[in-house]
Amino acid sequence: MELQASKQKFIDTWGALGTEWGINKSVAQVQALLLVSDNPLSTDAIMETLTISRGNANMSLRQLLDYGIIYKKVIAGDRKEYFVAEKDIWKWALKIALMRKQKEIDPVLSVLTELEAATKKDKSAEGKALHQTIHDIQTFTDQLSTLVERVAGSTRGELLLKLLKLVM
Amino acid sequence: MELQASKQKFIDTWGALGTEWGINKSVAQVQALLLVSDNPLSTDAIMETLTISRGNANMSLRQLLDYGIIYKKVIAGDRKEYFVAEKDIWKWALKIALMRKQKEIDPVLSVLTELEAATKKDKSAEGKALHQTIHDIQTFTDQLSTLVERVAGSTRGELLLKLLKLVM
DNA sequence: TTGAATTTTCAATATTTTTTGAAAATTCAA
DNA sequence: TTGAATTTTCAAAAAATATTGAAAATTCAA
Repeated sequence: MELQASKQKFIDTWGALGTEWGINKSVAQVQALLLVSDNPLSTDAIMETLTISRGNANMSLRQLLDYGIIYKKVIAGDRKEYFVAEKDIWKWALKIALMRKQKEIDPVLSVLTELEAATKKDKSAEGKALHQTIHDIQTFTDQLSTLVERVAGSTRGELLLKLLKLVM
Repeated sequence: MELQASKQKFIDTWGALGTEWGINKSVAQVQALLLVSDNPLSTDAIMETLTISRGNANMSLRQLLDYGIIYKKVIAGDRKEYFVAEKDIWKWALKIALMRKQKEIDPVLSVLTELEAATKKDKSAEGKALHQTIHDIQTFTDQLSTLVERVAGSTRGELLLKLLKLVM
């Protein structure tokens, strides 16, 4: 396979995966493109390669910058902004995990904790059963949240790797 | 808070979380409703409580049955089908993880493995860099896939719990 | 400063996904 | 068998999400 064809296939695959996990296709594709580019790319280059609009390219880049998984790169004597991807997969995967935990899991955890408390007092059979169910889900979610936090906080991914080996 | 209000809040929260992670809102809400119900529910009861159509209720229930996280329950002398949720969160969370791994991660892994091989031969600097990037992502994804497989395969969730304690 | 280059915003449009609901298929008690 | 009850299917409609592109805002070299 041609080098460019491999890159394209990677970009497409990555975009499709992102879509299935609630990540915008363009965002995933822009990250993929930067991952397989050895030099920094301008917004125009990204627009052209992925055939997406300026607005889309701009918003996707901002989001990836917010996630902290791509960086701006200044090129001397050029006014344009250039972008490079964080290539260390441990770094960026953990950043995404941490970000999604904070934005999506933690608010749910807060509701679960509230419901856990609110259902504690009801002594009817129905109330007890509901409390048990919510308690279990709250506990599980809390453990998952803690796991992500601790792993993401550790330098590099050695910890999870260690865990992986433990399971294997 | 009223018991019914707590249930409703749980259902809504669960539906919103599902949406963010690529799980259909109705599917997530049907699971949530069954989780907080102490008795089996018929399709009609689900339609009425969630105010969704018969088609939607039916398709959501089929999907949850496919996932193996809800069960059919026969009630003597009643022709209707009734449904109950698997309440053990470890059981159903691991089933979902395993199912999504198989449906979404494994196909990507197969493409990554193919690209890893296809980029091996190119000895240009660009080719080497691309191969390294794809190799890293392939390895990472493979490890993640293996982790899910092993944890899901273990009886209950003691393993991950053990891992969690290791990190804490 | 000025104004050309560049980036950002966001209303309008397009696309994708979800949901509906009624018809068709299936099931099963009588 | 029969036919009423129940489930399934799926084309059409609605809703949600993503994308465009041009105008507005910003930046910065001269």
